[in-house]
Amino acid sequence: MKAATIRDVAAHASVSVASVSRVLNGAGPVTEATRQRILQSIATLGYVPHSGARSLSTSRTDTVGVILPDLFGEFFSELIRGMDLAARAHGLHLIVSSSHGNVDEASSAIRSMRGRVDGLIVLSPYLDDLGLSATATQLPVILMNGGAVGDMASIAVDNRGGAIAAVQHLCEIGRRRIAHISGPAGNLEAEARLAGYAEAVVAAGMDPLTVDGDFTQASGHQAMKMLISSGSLPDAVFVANDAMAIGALLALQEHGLKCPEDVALVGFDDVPTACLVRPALTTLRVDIVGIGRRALDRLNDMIHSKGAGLATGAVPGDGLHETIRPTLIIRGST
Amino acid sequence: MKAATIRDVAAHASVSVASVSRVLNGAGPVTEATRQRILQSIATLGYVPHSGARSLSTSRTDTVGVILPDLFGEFFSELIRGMDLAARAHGLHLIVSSSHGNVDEASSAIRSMRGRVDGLIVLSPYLDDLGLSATATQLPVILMNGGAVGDMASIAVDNRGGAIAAVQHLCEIGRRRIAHISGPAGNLEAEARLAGYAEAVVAAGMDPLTVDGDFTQASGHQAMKMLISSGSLPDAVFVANDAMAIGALLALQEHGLKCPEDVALVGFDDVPTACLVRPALTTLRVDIVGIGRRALDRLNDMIHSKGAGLATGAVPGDGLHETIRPTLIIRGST
DNA sequence: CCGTGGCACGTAACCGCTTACAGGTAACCG
DNA sequence: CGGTTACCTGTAAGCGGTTACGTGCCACGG
Repeated sequence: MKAATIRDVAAHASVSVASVSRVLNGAGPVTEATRQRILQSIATLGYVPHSGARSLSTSRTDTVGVILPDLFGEFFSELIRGMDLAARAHGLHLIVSSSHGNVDEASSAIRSMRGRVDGLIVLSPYLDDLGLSATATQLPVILMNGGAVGDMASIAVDNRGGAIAAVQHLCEIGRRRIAHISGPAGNLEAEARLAGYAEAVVAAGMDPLTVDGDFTQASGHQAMKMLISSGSLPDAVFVANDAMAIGALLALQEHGLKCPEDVALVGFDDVPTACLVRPALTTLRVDIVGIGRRALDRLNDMIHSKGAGLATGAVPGDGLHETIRPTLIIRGST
Repeated sequence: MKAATIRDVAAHASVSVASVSRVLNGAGPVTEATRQRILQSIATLGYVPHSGARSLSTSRTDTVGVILPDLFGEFFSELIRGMDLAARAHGLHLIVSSSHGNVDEASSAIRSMRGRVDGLIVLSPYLDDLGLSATATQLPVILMNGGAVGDMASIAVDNRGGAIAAVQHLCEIGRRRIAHISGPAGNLEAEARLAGYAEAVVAAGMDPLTVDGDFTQASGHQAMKMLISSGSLPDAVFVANDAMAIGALLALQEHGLKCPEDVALVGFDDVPTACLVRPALTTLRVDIVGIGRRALDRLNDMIHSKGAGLATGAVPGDGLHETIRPTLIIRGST
């Protein structure tokens, strides 16, 4: 038995589809009597409106898409949680699309969103080309890849500032050889953190020392092992995110080294587990859930303001690019 | 400028919409020449097919919905990651809907999926009524709420068996007063774990002692504090999930108690952080990502087998209800 | 030379819903 | 009592695709 359509309901209640639609949407005048009759028919037929069809005629989907590179780690899951919270509050659905290894994949993912969503939040580290194909879909977009391209709305963390704060903190507690475990090359956030680190270290009259990582816990573990076996162990490491910092911490412990006595550690993000490891991780807190929520709130505004804030017409500088300032949380690891 | 439609493309290439559709879907005969001309027009117009409209006529959305009670904690995020992986492999999109506090909310969430998705994965702890409204949408559904209702496909963890294994392990290491911190009442998984605990404890000739929790870390923390201040501290606690176990562990440490010396702890799920806390958490591993992936794979099968495996027609017992057996991972906390 | 078949392509009818507009009825006013 | 006026309700044209079916053209065989 196929699902009932609005026509079935109309026939069953001996009215026109228009009337059914009217009671469904609470718009337009309907006699209480026919209204009841229609509701009755809806109930007995178990009718549920077909949102796809509705979207087609109203050209609203009440859905927003989130394009992210990966779903791995607490950062993204917290972010999505924030978005979900806000989405629910706005009566929006959330469709997530992740694991895009390259520009083409991400770009095609964005294209496949056409007609499926009313707006997009893009966290892919591949920006310019991506931004292009994003605007090509004529949709409101919020960029969250750490960059702030021209006239496209964005939300980013002050990565450079955070990194500087981290290094300064390590200086203040007397560390003199501060290394860095970086995020993946090409990732704007990672690069900004690296730049901030280098800047601050040089400003403090020290030499930078960087080991590459890729934001995963395993890579942090690996990187720290390299630092240990390199012979010249630093007395502090600023790690580009918490996941890697935790990996690094475990590596230290496996080698019988004490944190913070032998090596102090600072992470970035303040994911939930950061305060669960021992020693608890000093880190730069960014309100991940809050950012996710904020992104969705802004996107919602853009959607309902009929294109204002959209790539095509917005006034640049007018709060288009939003920057979140992380705060240093000092815990046991320093 | 509104986005181009298939008709715009057809006009631009001086062909009919049918031909455009044909090259778009690679189906039907088209001369290489016109084919090229159409592709050309598509490119210059920047045309992107409108998936919503396509869905309406093909009645396939290539999207599956996931209904979950909440997005909180690592369990759900890992689960979603697994689903996302599988979805990507099948060329499906994922739409997540969470935070349903009660039957009505969840039920309306399910209804609003009509015409938006090809199938549903439901993790809501409210089952029967929900199952009902789920089938009312005529969609393939996989239930993952710990129960196995009649003729509806489901995937569940062997919670009872896991709990028994946990208690037996604690007995084997010589613990004689084993308490339990339980999950929320009404949650089938929580109840099964509680039942298994009670059964095993009684079988071992001990008295059950249960403190209520709600699966959040905070509630585990709270519950352990209650146990500590109750005066009669147990020498082991089986905690209904890892999040609460971690909370309990922190509570112990705050009170200067040693784990496992004073109190041994066993969790459930083996979330990623379980092996990051110190002492690392003994727990029952369930392959969360794997389960998510499996659920999506099965749903995909149901979708493409044109209704077989669907609530209406499937042969019960025929692998409809799948049970995942957790394995005990022994770590530092016991 | 005409009938036939195959092939490329166009026409138009859907898919399920919204909504502008028209139509019909009853109440109301002069 | 005819003519507004007002209010319900129905009709039908979309929304942007897909696709069954029909048409025109050409090569081929009898």
